[in-house]
Amino acid sequence: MKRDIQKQNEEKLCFELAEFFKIFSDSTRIRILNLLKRQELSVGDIAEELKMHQSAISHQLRILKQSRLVKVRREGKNSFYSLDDEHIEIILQYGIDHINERGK
Amino acid sequence: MKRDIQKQNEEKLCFELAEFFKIFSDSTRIRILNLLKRQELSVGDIAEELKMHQSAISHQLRILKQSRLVKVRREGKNSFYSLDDEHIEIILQYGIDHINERGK
DNA sequence: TGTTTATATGAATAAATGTTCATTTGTTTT
DNA sequence: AAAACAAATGAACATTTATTCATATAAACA
Repeated sequence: MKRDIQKQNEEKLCFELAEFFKIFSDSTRIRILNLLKRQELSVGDIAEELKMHQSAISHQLRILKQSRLVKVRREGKNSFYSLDDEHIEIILQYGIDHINERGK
Repeated sequence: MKRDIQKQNEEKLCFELAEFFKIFSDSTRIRILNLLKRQELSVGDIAEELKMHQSAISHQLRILKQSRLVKVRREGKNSFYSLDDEHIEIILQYGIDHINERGK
């Protein structure tokens, strides 16, 4: 029965892993994270930069916030978003390395 | 104009990154990779282990194969799949570490 | 207070993705 | 050659996810 519990935990971890990588599986979210690597930005800034509707950006920022990858700071009418996880850049860099190496 | 090219490349990379992480964003694929970490397995073995239809497994294996994460070896009527990318375990481990650390 | 501006949110819609079903292909066995 | 088995595949279907649209909330300012 110990084996079953072990197996269950492993299964659970697989689902969590998929959930985790899902966050990075959308190009809009990656592009947002990429912008925030450089500097804190407002929703409007991001929307303009990515040439997308404010609403679409807001929705994606919500997902990133819930995943604790970004944090918000309200200043007057603006919401300024910035990265909130020092691992993000490492993870993205890992992906970049893999893509580059694969290209060879 | 140099800046524009730079920006274009960056955009392209963001799409490629999303594509890359998308492979790991499905729990069936993660569970398959997790099984293959231990040993080479046939399609039927995997289907039985995951209690899923052979067809569903085949479809997912095709995606993993196209992404060069697994390789196939045909032996008689069976197709044996195994990992084909030494980075997979590292990437998955990175995700696991992140999940564990987040839990604190 | 009423108006404007920035952001957030719910619901509708659109698009992408995964699974199932039916069938085909490739291989072994009789 | 026919039957049996394993895997692959295309199409239909189901589910999930992202975007848009309409509207609400919240803050600033006239």
